[in-house]
Amino acid sequence: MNEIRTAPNKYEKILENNNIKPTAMRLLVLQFLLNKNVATSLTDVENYFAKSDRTTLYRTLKTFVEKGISHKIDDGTGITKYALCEDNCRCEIDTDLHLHFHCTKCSETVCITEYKIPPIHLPKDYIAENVNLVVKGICDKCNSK
Amino acid sequence: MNEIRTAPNKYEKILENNNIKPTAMRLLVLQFLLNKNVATSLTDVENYFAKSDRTTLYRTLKTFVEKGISHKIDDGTGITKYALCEDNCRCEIDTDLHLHFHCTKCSETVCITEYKIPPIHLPKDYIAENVNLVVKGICDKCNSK
DNA sequence: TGCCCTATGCAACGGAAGTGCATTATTTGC
DNA sequence: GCAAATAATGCACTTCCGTTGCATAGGGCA
Repeated sequence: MNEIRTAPNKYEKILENNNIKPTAMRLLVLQFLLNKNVATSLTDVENYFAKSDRTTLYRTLKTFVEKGISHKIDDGTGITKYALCEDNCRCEIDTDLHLHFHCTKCSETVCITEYKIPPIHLPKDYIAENVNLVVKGICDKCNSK
Repeated sequence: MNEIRTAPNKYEKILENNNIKPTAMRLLVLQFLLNKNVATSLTDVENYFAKSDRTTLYRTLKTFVEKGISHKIDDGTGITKYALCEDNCRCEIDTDLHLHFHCTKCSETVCITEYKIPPIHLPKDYIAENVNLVVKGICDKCNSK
């Protein structure tokens, strides 16, 4: 497509593989999310990139979710968080959905990807399309302090 | 306490048993919640009691939660819902917490009290205090239409 | 009756998500 | 290389919901 350009770096590749045009802002946000290992709110991103506009960041995160490299997290705080998906995640029920842990002490939300959500039993005629499991409590870091 | 008064009806008893002064508004809201078998938002209550004030209803629901006859539900829609607890519910993890089902078709949220939340495995040093499990999909009513 | 405490009603605030639109940057076709 | 088209960005503004402050009304109790 653009052989003339410099070879895309790691971050550009991630975006391009998911049909996201790698603009400067998107690359920075992607990098920021990759470096953070906790779920990140729009406000978090906004504070980090003080110079940039909230709407742009909002739409950047939205694009990431729509294109499937990130997922939205509702951790019950009322503030939407975002976290990058694991490789090969298709955000599908029974295979990809993991639980989220919100620490009431440090207020951080993390993805617990090691443990998938156990199979949910539903009454007759109910069809599950999506599952959100949030555990609140004390995280390992705060617990060991 | 007040032998002179008319014997308290079913609704008054519920409130008095939980140290809630049975005012007219509270009795009406309680009755409304009892009749609805789906989780109810403040706006729902507000629309039903068109004459009453939003704040009063808000605080009524808040009181119900604080006194333990109702629980707050975060079903991921961003709108807080309320539902009356089952009898003897102490809202405790591993015994009382049930899952909530949000139907994407009729937009209603129901408590699935028949199925408790399965035991959650957490990595080392994590302490669970609260669990919120929301399943989204198609409910039985919408599915059979 | 008068006091006190609680419940209620009105108004306003605040945070966060989301939208409309003009501007700037980047492709694409010629 | 230039102009048109398309996409991304930035600013302003709106909306929605939860929440709080404060003044008023009501009900129990001395």
